[in-house]
Amino acid sequence: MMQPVTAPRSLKEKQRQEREELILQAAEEVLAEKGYYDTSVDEIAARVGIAKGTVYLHFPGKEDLVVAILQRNAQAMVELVEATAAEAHSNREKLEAILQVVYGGFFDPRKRQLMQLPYAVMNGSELHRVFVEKKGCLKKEWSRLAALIASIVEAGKAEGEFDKSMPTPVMLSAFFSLMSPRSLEHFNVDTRMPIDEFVKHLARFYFKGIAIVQGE
Amino acid sequence: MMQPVTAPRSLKEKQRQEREELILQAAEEVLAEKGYYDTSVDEIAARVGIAKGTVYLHFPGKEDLVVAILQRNAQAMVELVEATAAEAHSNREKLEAILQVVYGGFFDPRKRQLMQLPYAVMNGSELHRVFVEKKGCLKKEWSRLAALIASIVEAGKAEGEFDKSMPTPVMLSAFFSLMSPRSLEHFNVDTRMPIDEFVKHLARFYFKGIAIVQGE
Amino acid sequence: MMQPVTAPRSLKEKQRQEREELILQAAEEVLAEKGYYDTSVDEIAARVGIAKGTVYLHFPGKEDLVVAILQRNAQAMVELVEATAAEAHSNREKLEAILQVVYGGFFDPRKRQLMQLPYAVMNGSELHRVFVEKKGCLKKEWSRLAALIASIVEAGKAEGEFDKSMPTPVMLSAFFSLMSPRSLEHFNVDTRMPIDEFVKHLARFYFKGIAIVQGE
Amino acid sequence: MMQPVTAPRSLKEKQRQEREELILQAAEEVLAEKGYYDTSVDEIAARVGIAKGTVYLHFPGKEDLVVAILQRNAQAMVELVEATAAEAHSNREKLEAILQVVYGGFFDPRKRQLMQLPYAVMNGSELHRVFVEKKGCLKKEWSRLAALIASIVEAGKAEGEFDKSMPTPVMLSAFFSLMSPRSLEHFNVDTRMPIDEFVKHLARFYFKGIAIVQGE
DNA sequence: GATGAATGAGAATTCATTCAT
DNA sequence: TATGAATGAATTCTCATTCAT
Repeated sequence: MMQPVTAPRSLKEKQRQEREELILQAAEEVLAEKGYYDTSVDEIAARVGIAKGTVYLHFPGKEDLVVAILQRNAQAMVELVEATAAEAHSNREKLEAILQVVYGGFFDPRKRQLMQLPYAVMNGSELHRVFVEKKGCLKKEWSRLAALIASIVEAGKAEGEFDKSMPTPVMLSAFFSLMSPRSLEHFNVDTRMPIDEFVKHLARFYFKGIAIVQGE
Repeated sequence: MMQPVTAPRSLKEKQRQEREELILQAAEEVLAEKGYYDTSVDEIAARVGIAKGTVYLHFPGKEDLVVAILQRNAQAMVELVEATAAEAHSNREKLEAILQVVYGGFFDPRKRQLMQLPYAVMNGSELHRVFVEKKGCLKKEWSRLAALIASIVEAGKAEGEFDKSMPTPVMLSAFFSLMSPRSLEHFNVDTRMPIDEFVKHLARFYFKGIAIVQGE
Repeated sequence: MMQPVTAPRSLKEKQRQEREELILQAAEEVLAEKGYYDTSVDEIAARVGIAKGTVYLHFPGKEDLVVAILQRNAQAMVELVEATAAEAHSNREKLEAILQVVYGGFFDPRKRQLMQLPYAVMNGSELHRVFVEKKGCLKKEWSRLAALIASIVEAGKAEGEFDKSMPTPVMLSAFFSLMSPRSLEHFNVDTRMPIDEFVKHLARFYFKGIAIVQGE
Repeated sequence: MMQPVTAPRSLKEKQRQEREELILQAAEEVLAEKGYYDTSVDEIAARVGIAKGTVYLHFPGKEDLVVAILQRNAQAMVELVEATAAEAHSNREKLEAILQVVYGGFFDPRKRQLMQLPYAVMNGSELHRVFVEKKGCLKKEWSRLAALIASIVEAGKAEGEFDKSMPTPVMLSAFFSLMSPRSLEHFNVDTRMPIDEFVKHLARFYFKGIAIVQGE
């Protein structure tokens, strides 16, 4: 008796979510290609093959649509990082694995948006203003990420692996800085070093940097 | 005898440059407050107290005006960094001084735009697209900066100060990453560690990272 | 069965075309009153009673809107002339009928724009520059018109009706010159001769001019 | 006593007129190249090598500057036509000579503007509106021209040379129509008949057209 | 007088959002 | 529910004209 009522509902609901998914994907695509300010709601709708108005049935506005993408991607990224950390054993291995997964994501076309977009928004100024400052976007995800890194770092310190004299925020900040591969784009042009190798070096650099120094 | 001829000219020219300076400053201000896409030529003019059309007497368009600001700031930043490096003695001191001046600039209201804008454009995606990719902006300045850092790093390697087994691009990339203090904004909120101290830690971290390891 | 699918479509399409027609008419009206350069898209929209943006849903820009009017009018004019020629019997009658229909059109308020605009664009210098030279407008229509007149003239020559010693381009050029009644506006002011009568005279003049002269 | 006062004055006045002449020439040049609406006061001044403001010391506005050119050219054209007519003997010769001088002027680079501009303004719609309708420009000159032609035509009639049964306004209108060589531009492209020859044909055509017909 | 910097009204065009169908 | 035509505020840029120097 209830099923004939709920079934169509959940069918509709399912279709609705599929549609929403398509919109999110198309929006992500255009966003990646043209950037936020050159992305028009018109084009997103056209790519999905629906009418512009339909987009507004799913999202109150252009900003909210992007917020949804942002949040989704950021969440997925954080979860990926958390899972990565969970699989590794030592604290050092955790951090190195995180670096690997983050850098790998940047250069894997299928994950590019997933990893790139949250960083672009957090580090750029145009989008930061609109989405982080104005709408408080990504705050939660970024905190979660920071908490994860912090916990690893502190565990490393507690276990005598990392340098206790270096404040955790510094280690955190350094790690976050290294996690964003914009600079790599500039400098790796000529070397063409494989990402893996680059990250190996970076990890070694980082751990030497935070390692305990004998006699200090 | 010549002065009556040159004087009026240089007077006009001086006034022209003063006006241009005012426009640049106002534009920089609005830019900092609202971002590129929410900055209108109208508002810039209003802030200087001149008519819209006057802005176009100095710059062919909105983009060009921003390019001018960008180039000026980037150049000033690079020169500041170069001067800073020139004053320091050892390679390590050079790099540490650079970090200090860059971070200092970020949190000194008078220098904020000077240091922040070039980074925002280089690291953000929205402005990068328009100004770096489309207009080739900042390429020269960024190369100069990279060349400076690279030369210091390589000198350090040659002098047996830095780890030869770590590729220069990696050191470079790491240094550039650390130079951009976006992440600090996120993590230093609670600690409120003085910038100086933070940079000290960061520098120590960096040098430990790139230092030669006994027996390696 | 198909109608529920096609009907809404053709309904929308019909409304769309009606709207477009209204825009074209309003634009034609303003154009006639104020000329191209004093016609603003704003005013066209206001006259139709729609928003400015709506005009751009139908035409990519002001120029294109005018091109559409131009082409439509020119085409209609050429077709009217062709139909007129087709109905007449002798070559002389064809040409006289053309003169009649063209002059008649100029002074019939309902056809005024239809006939006047193409001439204004072809003969004036300001619009010629923009629409004929730059956009290649009206070329086709004008050629068709010229071809028609040329064929009549040559038929007349072949049938021993018109003077073979007078080059067709001269006859053509003379006919086109006479077809444009700008000059009539200046000289008929005082006489107030009826158009019909005027054209009768003009036709007689033209045919005497191109007639075969005995003994020549 | 008066001369020291008047001499400098007339010197100044002379310089002033020379300058004005330069402005008029430059304006004419730009006008011919770009058309009225694409001609800016800026460019005229630049071509003369003076400041924009100086143009306004000579002419109250852009329109008035063009009016001056128009009037000057029209006057010169009418005078040229009058002189041409005065030199010829028969009425027929007068009219043929006029056609020759007008067509010749159109294709003589040095006289092109002189002859072309007044026609462009009288026959085009954009400039007609502004200069003839709004400012009453060229009315006097055009009347003078019409009067001249009319007097020749009527003399021809009186002398039994031209067809009395054809109203003078018709002959006038036909003559004016033939005087404007726009159409020639379209149709003489392929033939490349020399202007002289073309005009010969045209004149023959015209005179046959207005000639007295035996028995009529 | 001559200058040319400054003005500001005005034009074309875009696009997020709404809403009648 | 989906549509997409309509909206209109906002933006960039132009240029004839003015006026302080």
